[in-house]
Amino acid sequence: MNPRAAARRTTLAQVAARAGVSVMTASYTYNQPGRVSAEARAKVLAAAAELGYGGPDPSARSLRHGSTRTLGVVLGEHLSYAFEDPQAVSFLAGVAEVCAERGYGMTILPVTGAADDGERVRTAAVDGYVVWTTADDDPVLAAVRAMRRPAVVHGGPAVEGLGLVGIDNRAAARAVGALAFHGARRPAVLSFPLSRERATMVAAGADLPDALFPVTRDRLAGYRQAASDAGIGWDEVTVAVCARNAAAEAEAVAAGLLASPRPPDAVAAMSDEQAAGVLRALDAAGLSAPADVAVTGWDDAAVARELDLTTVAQSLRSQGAACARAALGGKAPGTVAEWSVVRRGSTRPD
Amino acid sequence: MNPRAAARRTTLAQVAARAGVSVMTASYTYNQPGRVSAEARAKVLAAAAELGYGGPDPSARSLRHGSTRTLGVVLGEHLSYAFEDPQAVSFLAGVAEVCAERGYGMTILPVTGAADDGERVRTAAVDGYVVWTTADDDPVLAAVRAMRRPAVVHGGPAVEGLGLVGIDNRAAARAVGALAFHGARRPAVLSFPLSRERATMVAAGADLPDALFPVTRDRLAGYRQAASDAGIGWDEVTVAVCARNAAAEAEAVAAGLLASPRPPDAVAAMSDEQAAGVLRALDAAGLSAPADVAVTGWDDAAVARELDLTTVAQSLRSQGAACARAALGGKAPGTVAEWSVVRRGSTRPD
DNA sequence: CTGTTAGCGCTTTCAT
DNA sequence: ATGAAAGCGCTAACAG
Repeated sequence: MNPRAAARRTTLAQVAARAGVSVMTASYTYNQPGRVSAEARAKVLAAAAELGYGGPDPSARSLRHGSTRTLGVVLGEHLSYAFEDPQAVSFLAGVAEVCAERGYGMTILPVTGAADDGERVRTAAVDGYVVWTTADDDPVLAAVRAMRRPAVVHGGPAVEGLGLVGIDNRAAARAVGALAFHGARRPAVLSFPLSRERATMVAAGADLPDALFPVTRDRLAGYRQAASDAGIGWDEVTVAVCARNAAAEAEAVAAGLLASPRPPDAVAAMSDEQAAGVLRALDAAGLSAPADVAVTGWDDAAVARELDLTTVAQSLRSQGAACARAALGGKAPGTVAEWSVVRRGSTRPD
Repeated sequence: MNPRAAARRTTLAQVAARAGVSVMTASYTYNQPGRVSAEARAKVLAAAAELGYGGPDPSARSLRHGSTRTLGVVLGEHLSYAFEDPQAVSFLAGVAEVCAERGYGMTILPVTGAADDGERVRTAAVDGYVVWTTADDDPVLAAVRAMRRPAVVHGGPAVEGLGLVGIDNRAAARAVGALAFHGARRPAVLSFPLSRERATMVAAGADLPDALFPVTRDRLAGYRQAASDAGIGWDEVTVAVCARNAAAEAEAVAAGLLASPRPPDAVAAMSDEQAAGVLRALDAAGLSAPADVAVTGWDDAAVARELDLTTVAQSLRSQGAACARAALGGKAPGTVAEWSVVRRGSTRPD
């Protein structure tokens, strides 16, 4: 065989010629075998085997048929971080489940945060889009909308013409915040990034710049409300913004807070991973929850059960599945997902 | 707008007509903007905006151009489990990184273990394939090979015509097994599944059916060798086969071993997650490592550092990247990846 | 700088 | 049951 193989792929026409039948008979052999005589089919398959024909070309088929049987997934700025974020991975599992069920491929679009992200969205051959939580100013949203195909955003932002799936983050934050801040005097919040720059910072809630990630914004608003409900002003709440959703970073940030002149006596985090990091920092400082510091997480992941964390339960996996179903079903509905607060031992009893 | 939108997508020809230019001028506007006068380009873009044209159709472009700029990833039988396996997720991160770098999409093929997996491989529009570790008898391998496109298998099996990337699992298992079994009398192995059925079982090594997953097979062979090196026969080594790579399952299995009439005094696992489960089972039984039971993991994940686990270090992420590079580069080389043993406190000192 | 021609590989009519 | 024609939407190649 020619070492510079795959020079030119075999075509259906070549197979048909070799089999001594028309192109259509060859095509039917692959797509509607029942319509072809056993004899003809055998000839076609034999010819295909001889020529090493791997079946009808998927691109040509897509062009003719008008659909790719593939769902596009946009994972936000830095693709590589998505696979390190357990929340994103759960979500992807849900999307993948629905795709597999229906025989759809799932294409992760190569978005990187660079200027050409739009072009990369435009050149992907997919029938619809699922967009993982992003910021209001993410240009990818416009690119997805311009494709005029069914598309669903998870978490936010809400975009005219695109579907939206997610929980009421503000209400959930207020509810879990009530447990976190109960009996506390110096509450703190461990936050996800405010914008795609993912700057880290520590500031009083009232001094914080506006968050461009709707999910972060809503949770902050809910925590603020919870503090207010507890008679504590937003200017008295310390908010520490982490760049990534990772236990190690949260641990370092929490250690900093604990070593500060005004250490918190309650920390409401935005993920169970973050909360796990806080617990480790407490441990390292010789403190414990909830006696010294109440701690809450978010998601009710396995780690929350192990660590006896009070947390917000939601299923990212089923939200991923809902997004996929909506994007594949051609609908673009606003779906409100379920959540609940799971009260465990990391917060103070009444 | 018509509520039954997306009835028929706008085409480049329509845009050209509306702009009063030829189709090629419109095409150049998108692909070689420098070749078009500013005036013509403006007319084309205006027409496109008016008609809501989202850019050249990706399928048509792929057909014409002969490449999809997309890499296919085959994740083994049950797609949904892949996202729950931290090893697979690291690997995917590596693949994704290379794809993003080069502007390639990454399509997860909707393989489920059902009979139509081959068809699903055949109908995906991709330029090459990366196949995550699978079993010798996985029919997906033949389907991938039949596509005659660059393809690389991770871990195994080795397939004629496909590339292979992975470490020398046998040598690594022998090396880490030496530490695990040092000074032990009743060693045990916590194994990955033997076949795609993923049956769980506990048996003496010598009574075990052959493993169809080459990675599992090689590691078992290495552990056997390590036992032999320590003067212990394979019939004296208990092998517990777990269905999934998860700490919870390993914990349950390990608890069973510890409660058996002949509890192990050393356990060599096939992942750090499994080893973490073993440590928890020890803890629950009031035992500790390495005094009562020596424990080793595999991968040197974050959890291995936290738990002071002796383990095999390898980078699944860079192996994923290597697979992607090979599959996209058109090469299909046999690449041997690096590994080393990291000795920590979970095994007995000399 | 712009346009004409041809055809990527396949499948949907519509015959026969 | 099989086949001929037409064209999905686009762009390389070559004029002009």
